[in-house]
Amino acid sequence: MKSADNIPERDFFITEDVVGLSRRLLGMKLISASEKGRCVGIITETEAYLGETDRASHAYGGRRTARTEVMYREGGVAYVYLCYGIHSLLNVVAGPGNKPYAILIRGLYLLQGLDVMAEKLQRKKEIDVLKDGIGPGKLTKAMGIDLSHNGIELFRPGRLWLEETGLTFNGGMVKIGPRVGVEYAGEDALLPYRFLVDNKTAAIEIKKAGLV
DNA sequence: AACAAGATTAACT
DNA sequence: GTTAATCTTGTTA
Repeated sequence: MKSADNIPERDFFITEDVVGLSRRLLGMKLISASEKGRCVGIITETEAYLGETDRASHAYGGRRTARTEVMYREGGVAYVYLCYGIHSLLNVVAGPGNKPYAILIRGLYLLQGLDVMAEKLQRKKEIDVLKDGIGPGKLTKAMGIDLSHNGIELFRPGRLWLEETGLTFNGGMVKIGPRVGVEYAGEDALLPYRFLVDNKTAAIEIKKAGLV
């Protein structure tokens, strides 16, 4: 169908409203392209990380190292890092630059490239679109995203990018709560920066929107 | 130079 | 419910 028309402007990511942007990422397409083929997922779970003032952020207190450097760029690039030595976690960098805002992608509804994903996940049978896109480490594996994707610009086609779908989840479908796995962050661990749409609900809406 | 911890997951008991 | 897998990073426990 369309090509560049559906890709958000860079301005979309250059905002101070990281929490709002996290909410708006729900329903957008995440697309990865490789020699194996193209993989597409609809974003169904995100978490906002508010940079220097957020105890849960890697850039808390203004920490600026080789790893966190990409977070200080203008919004719209990918921040991928290795967690527990095993999992590559994908974030969308946000903000006007010099502010290390990031949004962790925690869940997708897997839409296209299921055969490629099955291979990446080392499964013998078909993958489960309702489950295999859930979890920040699992979805990157399915989509073939690793540390080499760090810094990629997500507002134009390449190896990894985002596209608008026109799909929006209404308020009742989006669960909001505290972030996962950040108990060490004290009071910041309680902040309602996590946005989640149940994949079963997402599947219904995605069909309604004619994206299947 | 060495080490403890981590925005996790799958496979156990 | 518990634990192993696995390795980069930031700190020096």
